[in-house]
Amino acid sequence: MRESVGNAPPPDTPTPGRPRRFDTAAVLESALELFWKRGYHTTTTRELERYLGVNQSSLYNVFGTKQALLDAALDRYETLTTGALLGPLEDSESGLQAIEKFFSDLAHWVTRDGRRGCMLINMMAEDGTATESIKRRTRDYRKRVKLALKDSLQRAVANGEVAVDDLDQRASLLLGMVLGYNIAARGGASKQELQALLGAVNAQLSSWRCAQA
Amino acid sequence: MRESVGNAPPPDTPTPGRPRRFDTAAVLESALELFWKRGYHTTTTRELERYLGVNQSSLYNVFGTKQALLDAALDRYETLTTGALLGPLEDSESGLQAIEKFFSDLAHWVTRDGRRGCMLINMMAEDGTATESIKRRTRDYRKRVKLALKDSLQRAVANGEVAVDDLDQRASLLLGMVLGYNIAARGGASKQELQALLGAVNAQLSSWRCAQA
DNA sequence: TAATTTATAAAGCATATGCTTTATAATTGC
DNA sequence: GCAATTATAAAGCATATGCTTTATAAATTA
Repeated sequence: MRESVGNAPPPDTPTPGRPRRFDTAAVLESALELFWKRGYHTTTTRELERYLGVNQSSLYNVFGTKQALLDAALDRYETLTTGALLGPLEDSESGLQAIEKFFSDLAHWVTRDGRRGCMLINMMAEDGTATESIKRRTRDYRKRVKLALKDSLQRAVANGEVAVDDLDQRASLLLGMVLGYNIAARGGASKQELQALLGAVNAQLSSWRCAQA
Repeated sequence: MRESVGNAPPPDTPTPGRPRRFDTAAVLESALELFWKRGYHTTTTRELERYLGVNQSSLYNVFGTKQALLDAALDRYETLTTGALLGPLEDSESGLQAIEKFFSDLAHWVTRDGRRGCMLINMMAEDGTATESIKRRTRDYRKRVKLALKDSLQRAVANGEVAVDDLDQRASLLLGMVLGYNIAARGGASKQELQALLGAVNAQLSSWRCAQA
C-alpha cells in the first residue's frame, strides 16, 4: 500500500477495481497542514477524517497507520522546506546575504497562517515519546541547517565579506537562533518578540561584516 | 480544596476526620517530575496514580483537576527555577560572569536525569492547545529571562566589562539561545551538539568583553 | 460510645482513541 | 453480462481517558 502513495493522477494503464475518489497528494498536503498546526498526538484520526474529507478506512488503506501518515507528511514537509528555505540557502552563491535571506524567509515560513513554527522543530519538542524515525529526522535537520549556515559563512569568508576563523561556533550560534525563533513562534510570542529575535540575528550578522565589504 | 495545597505537615490544631496519608508537597514534587519528563498531555491520570502512589480520587480531592495539578506543579517549578537559575542571575552583582554562570547552570538544569529541557519552555511547544494560563506563564517567563539578561548586561557595562549600546538586541540574542538550547536538549541532541551551542554562547560573551577587563 | 468529618480504594461512567470489519459500490478484463 | 478487483461508508472493537461515585476506614468532638 505504501508504495502507491503519491500516485494521485491515475496511471496510463488503468488499474482494475473501483477507482480512488480522492487525490492522494492533495490529501497528504492537508494531513501535513493539520499535523503542522496541531501537532501529532493532538491530531486524532477522526479529525483527519473530517478535515481531509476521507473515510478512516480509506486513509488506512492508503497510508497504513497514523504514524505512517505522519512519516509521509514529513517527507512532503522536507520537500517543501527544502524548496522554500534550505534549498535557496544551500544553493546560493552569496554568503551573508544568503543567511539574511534565510532568516527572513524563516520568519515568514514560521508565522504564516496563524503561527505554526517549523514542523520538524515542533517535533523535537512535542513530547518525550518520539519515534526513532522522528529522532533521526530531527537530528539530521539540525545537522543540515547548521552545515548550510556554516557553508554560507565559508562563502562569506571567501568573498571577503567577513573575516573570522571560528566558523563552526558562529554556525552553532545561528542554529541556536533558528531553534529559538521557532519555539518562540510556536509558543505564541508576539510580533514584537519575534521581531526582536530577528533583529538580534541581523545585528549579529552585520557585526561580522567587514568594513570594506 | 485548592487552598489546602501544600499543607504537607499537619497543622498544630489537628483537623477532624481521617488524616491524609500522603505528603502533599512530596506528591506535588513527583507530579512535577512526571509532567516535566513526559509533558502534560502524554501524562495520564493513571500514570500519576501509579507514579505518585496516590489514588486518583485522593488526587482529585486535593488538587481538583489534572490542569489544576499542572498549575500547582508549575508554581512549584517557578520556585525551583528561580532558586536554581533565575534568582542567582537576577541577584548577582556581577555582569558577564553572572551570565556565564547562568548558561552553565542552565546546561545542568536542562540535561539532568536524562535530558528533560526547561519545563516552561517545553510548555511553549507541547502543542497548539495551550491554556490561557499556560500562555501567560510562558510569555512572562520569556520576558523575565530577557530582562534578567539585559540587566546583567547593564551591570557589565556599568562595571566596564563591556562597552556596547544595543543592550536590548544582545539580550534578545541570548534569550534566543536559551530557547534554542532547551529545544535541542528536549529533542535529544547529543552532548556534542549541546556543547557546541553552549560554546557558541560563551564565545559570544567573550567577544563582548573589553580587552582591558 | 455516638455522631461527625475527612480520606481512601475500587469500581464505574461517558466519551474518545487508533484501527478493523462488514457490506456494498464502482471499475476492470473477459 | 460475469467474475475479479479495489474503494468506500458505516458500524464495530478493544482499550484508554479524565473524572465521579460508592462503600468503608480512620480520625475528630462530645
